[in-house]
Amino acid sequence: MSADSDERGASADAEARVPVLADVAQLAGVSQQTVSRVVRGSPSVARRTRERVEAAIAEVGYRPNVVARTLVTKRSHRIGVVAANASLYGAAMTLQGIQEAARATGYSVSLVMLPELTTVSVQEALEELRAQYVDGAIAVVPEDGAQDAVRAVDAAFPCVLAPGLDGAGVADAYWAEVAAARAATDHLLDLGHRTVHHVAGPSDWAESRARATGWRTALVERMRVVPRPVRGDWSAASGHAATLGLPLQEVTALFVANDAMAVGALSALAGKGMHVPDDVSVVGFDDVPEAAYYAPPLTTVHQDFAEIGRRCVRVLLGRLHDRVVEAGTSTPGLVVRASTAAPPLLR
Amino acid sequence: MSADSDERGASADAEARVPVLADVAQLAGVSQQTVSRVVRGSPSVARRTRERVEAAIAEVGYRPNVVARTLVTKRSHRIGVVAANASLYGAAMTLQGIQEAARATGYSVSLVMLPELTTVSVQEALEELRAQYVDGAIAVVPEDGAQDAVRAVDAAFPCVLAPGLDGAGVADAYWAEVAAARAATDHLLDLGHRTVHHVAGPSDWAESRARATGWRTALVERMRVVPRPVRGDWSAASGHAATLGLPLQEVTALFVANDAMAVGALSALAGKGMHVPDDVSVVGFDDVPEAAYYAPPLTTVHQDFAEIGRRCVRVLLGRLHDRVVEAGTSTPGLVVRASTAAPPLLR
DNA sequence: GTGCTCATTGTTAGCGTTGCCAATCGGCAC
DNA sequence: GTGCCGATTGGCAACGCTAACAATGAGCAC
Repeated sequence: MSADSDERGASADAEARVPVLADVAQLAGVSQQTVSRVVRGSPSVARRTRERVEAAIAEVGYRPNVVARTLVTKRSHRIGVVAANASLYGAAMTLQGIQEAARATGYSVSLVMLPELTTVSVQEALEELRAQYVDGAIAVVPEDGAQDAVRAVDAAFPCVLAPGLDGAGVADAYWAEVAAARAATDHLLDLGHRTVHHVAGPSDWAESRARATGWRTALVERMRVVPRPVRGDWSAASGHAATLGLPLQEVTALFVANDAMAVGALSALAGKGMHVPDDVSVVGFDDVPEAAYYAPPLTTVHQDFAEIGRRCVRVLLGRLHDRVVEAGTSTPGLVVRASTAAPPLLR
Repeated sequence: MSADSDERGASADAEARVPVLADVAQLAGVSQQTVSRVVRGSPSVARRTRERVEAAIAEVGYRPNVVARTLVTKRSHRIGVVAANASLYGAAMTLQGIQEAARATGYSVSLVMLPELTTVSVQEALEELRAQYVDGAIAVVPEDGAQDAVRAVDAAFPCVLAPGLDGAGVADAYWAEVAAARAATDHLLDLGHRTVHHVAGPSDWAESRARATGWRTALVERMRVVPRPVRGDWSAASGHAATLGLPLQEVTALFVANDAMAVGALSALAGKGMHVPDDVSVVGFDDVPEAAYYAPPLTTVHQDFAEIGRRCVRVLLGRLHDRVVEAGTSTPGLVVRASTAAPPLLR
């Protein structure tokens, strides 16, 4: 029972060595191959033999050497993840979802976090992962150049892109986000705002574009003026700065592309003496856990990032095993809180 | 130059196979061993031979198989990381620091994220990592039971605990945090508050205890009343709830154990019609990037989590190579913003 | 009894690398 | 010429496992 007692066993030359297949085989009086079969759960082992082997395994405390196994089978049961900045709530949660799903399926995760996403850096990261003999990779790299890199490598080495949907699926996720942004904008319009201003994310992120597209579509559809959006880099600081670049005297509603920037926007507005939601309504995107506690509680679009991560894993493993996977889409939904209200004119 | 052109090379039986040492050796007309030496940068290879081999490597596009190498050398050049919830800003940034430092040193990172930290779950995670043949592990698990688990495994398998300091160093990090909490409390006291209330984190986190200890020490040292602290779980929601459990009519200063809970506290206070900092001063801990944009901008203690992560890597790699590493301590420092002011009585 | 099948088990070769030791060779002191 | 040295290079045997095939033996129809 206890750790490595090795008084028994035929040749007790043991020096607290890590037990290998051969040790178990010898103790159980069978061939290595039989032990290997037991370990892998092969059906063609007689029950009595299996039991004997299992006892021996337990006795010596044998654990298979995954490195040797990988060398032979060419399957590491590990997946790689390329991610950007973990300080982004979405990325961090997606990573968590990936982890969770991978672990649940018996896969482990190798991580490469990139300080900046460029075609080159992502490509390098993927090559690095590949050199690590991971079976496939997930790239949580919503930036355009990065996505090109992924697609370039994909042929030789299975990669799935972060929204987690193959082929047409990517589009689904994109459109789901567009729809959510549109719903957010519609919500503001429904409250009576004439139009809605927009603080967008970096222009080379698909998310930014989806959210901006949804916003624009909502406005156009109702034939409203489409103001020129300002742009941030997802950070609160950039949201603050971008908001100050808006013609604030005429802004009554603001759709911000993520919650962190929305915090910056709230702060900028407060700095200008404008009250939210009395003077200006603000809607964010992501629904970070703090969103309900901001001042005021932020109306925002909820996203299930962990589910996105899990979905990526399903798709990737499906690909690895030549299975077609029904990925399913998780639709982001608007959460209305206290940062939105009717415009001042209508009060 | 281009990818895998294989018209040349003696036996062109090539089927787009991944090139191995033997292929390079044959092409260069040397033994595998010599190629291996070149690959590993051994000095005992004649210059001309090395050049020939390097050319052959480039020609066939050879890349060493790390799995085979690991099998022989018993070194994977990979480290494991066990972390908790990535939605915690500190954990996410620490992870990023780890990643960065590891990658810079030629190590890759395997990640296990745990939904909950318990002695058992952490122990399992470490065993899992070990079974993956990582060379060592870093545990970003500030919870007590988890830390016991790490220490238990450590003897057999090098692990460093998240604050990233071996032995006495752990204490250093702890005391640095105590000192910072104390400085935060002193700051409030200096402003004229009679005493300071405290919203603490989970009781089994070392961080919680350090911050509470610093707070208590500051109060005791100046012979102030030490109010009963309330407790949250690091989340904004819990900070909100905990704050409401305080005798708010007598609170003028509040030290909250992290920024997320401070957001909750701010929200709770606002809900009670209390103004910050006019009626109550609030200090947080961590200095998340949004802290400067909260309403009001939050006075908090800045921590360099990425540096903590990097330090962990230095310590671990030092241990792996039997080097003693001067880890150095990064001292957290108070950042005064607009959430603190003199108490109302003194105005 | 013979020949067949099925279930189980064993044997033999690798997988792609590195560690260890031996071999080769030019140069140099004697 | 002989012997020895250091610098290079090569050969061979692992590392711990699995794939493929061979071997064994029991059970059964004839």
